[in-house]
Amino acid sequence: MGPDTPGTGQDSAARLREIAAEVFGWDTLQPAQLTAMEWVVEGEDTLVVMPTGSGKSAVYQVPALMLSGPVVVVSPLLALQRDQMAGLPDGDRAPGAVAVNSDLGAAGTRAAWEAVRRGEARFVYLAPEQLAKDEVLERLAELRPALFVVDEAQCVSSWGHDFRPDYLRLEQAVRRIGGPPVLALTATAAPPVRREITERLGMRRPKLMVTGFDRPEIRLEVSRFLDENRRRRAVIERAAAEPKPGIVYAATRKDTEYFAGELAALGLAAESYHAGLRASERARIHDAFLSGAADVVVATSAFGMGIDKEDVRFVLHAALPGSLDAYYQEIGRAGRDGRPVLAVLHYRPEDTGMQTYFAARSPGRTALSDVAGAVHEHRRDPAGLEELRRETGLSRNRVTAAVNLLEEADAVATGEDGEIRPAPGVPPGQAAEQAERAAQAHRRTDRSRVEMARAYAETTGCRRHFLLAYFGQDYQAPCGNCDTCDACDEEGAENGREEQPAHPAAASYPTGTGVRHREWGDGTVLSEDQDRITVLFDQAGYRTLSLEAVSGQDDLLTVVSGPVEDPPAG
DNA sequence: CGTGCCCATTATAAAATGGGCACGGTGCCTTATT
Repeated sequence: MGPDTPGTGQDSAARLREIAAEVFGWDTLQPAQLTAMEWVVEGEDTLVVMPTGSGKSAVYQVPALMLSGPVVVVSPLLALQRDQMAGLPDGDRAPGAVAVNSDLGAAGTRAAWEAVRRGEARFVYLAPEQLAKDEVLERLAELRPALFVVDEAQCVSSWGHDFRPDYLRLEQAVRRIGGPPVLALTATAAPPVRREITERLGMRRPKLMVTGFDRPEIRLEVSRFLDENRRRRAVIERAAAEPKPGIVYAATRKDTEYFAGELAALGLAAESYHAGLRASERARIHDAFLSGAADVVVATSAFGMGIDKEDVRFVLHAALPGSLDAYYQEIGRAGRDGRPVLAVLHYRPEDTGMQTYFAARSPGRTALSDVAGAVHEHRRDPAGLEELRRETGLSRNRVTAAVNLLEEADAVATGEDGEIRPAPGVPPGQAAEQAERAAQAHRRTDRSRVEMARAYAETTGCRRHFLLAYFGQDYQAPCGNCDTCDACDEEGAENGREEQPAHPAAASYPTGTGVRHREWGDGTVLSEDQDRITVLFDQAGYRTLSLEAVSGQDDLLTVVSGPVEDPPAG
């Protein structure tokens, strides 16, 4: 063992504590943090799922000082990269950092890489799009990074399939820069999302650190409406009545302006926030919210990442979100100070329409055929993404998304230099067809996520139980802090408490069981309720099945494997 | 998938119905024009 080799567990824990205290000024490390840090120091691929504010960034920052070589940090937003850099400590031993992105001119980019080369900058913050560029990968390969960090790793799953397809190409990037250990960080990820993150990033025998999801201080409510105007009035009244500050999430930009206008008319300091605003305006509203100058920000999903504010008192939704993953992330921005806060979902059954529309945007058959055709044309002289873009006339994102689907369908593969080769023996027509099937499976999964959000809105059981089950956590209902538990209490007082017994078939399908459905194929049991189970099917997405129906027919749902660790244990 | 807006139709005049159609969210980066 050389002097740089990490020693035994004891030694590295002590060393991590010392660095945390002396360089960063953190006198205590949580056991979960410390364990994850030790895995990182030992070179293990690691997925950390920990709430915001619990010191996720420390998990790479502290070990970085025990590693030899720069640390690549993939971060989705330039604003987030700036915040991260600003949050690093000063001082002699403090690690430097650069963010390489389109803000930097040619000279700035040169200077940044030079700082990394000289070891002055230990952290290199990059958006995934940067890692799609050959020159960036070549530079990094020369610098021999010691660690590859993916911050906000849920983006791999939520944005990778269409909006920012370069998220699905990070595995290639890791390979091309020499295959450093991978550390993925996220605050919110249900078990299927965790699996997708570790698989898509090509993580090898990943270690998993998940701390509890429950946020008992958040009161959960759902109000169901048939009439749009009544819903609007209810949202406005609630936002006006509750203690400030708060966030209202709306489905469209126009709605954010409508609600902000109505609240302003009531005398509140209300702002509307969405991606259509100029950058300076977005920054102004962001700052106004953090400083307390704004009572309420009415926003689309654009508002959220990077908002670190302790005293948010409520998060209202003026419409159904696209998934419970998004919902939990959004309501999780309330009550970081641990004091009681409120999350109300104002729901109309029609809301699923727009979310379903949003869910259906992957490349179509024509684009897949064009790209598969172009790849095939180049079979003797394989092309990169840029060349395929020029030849097909499709946008960069479209081409990348199409290649991702073709790759997922095993119809093409990416080589060491980023060149894209057709799989032997797969003609372009068949390649496009296979890719299209993969796209349809994603669409079905996305739509079934909307259905899960709807199921949350419609459930008559404890809402916290429902949410935590979705995130793979057992929770004993009632929670006593949601609207359905209140209703239950009132009934209980009248009728005398009666716990409904679980259906006898429930014991056959514990969480994590691998199952096969006659119609929907293979899937995994995600959660059980009294009389039904929720299954995520590989092809058909989320489905809720009645245990009564399942136990009535022998071959409807068969168990194919016992409960599995998730992600597959290494 | 649902909503909202425009415009034509209806039928003996103003207002109401309905068909057609566009629109709806998240962010990098690049490169040509003011």
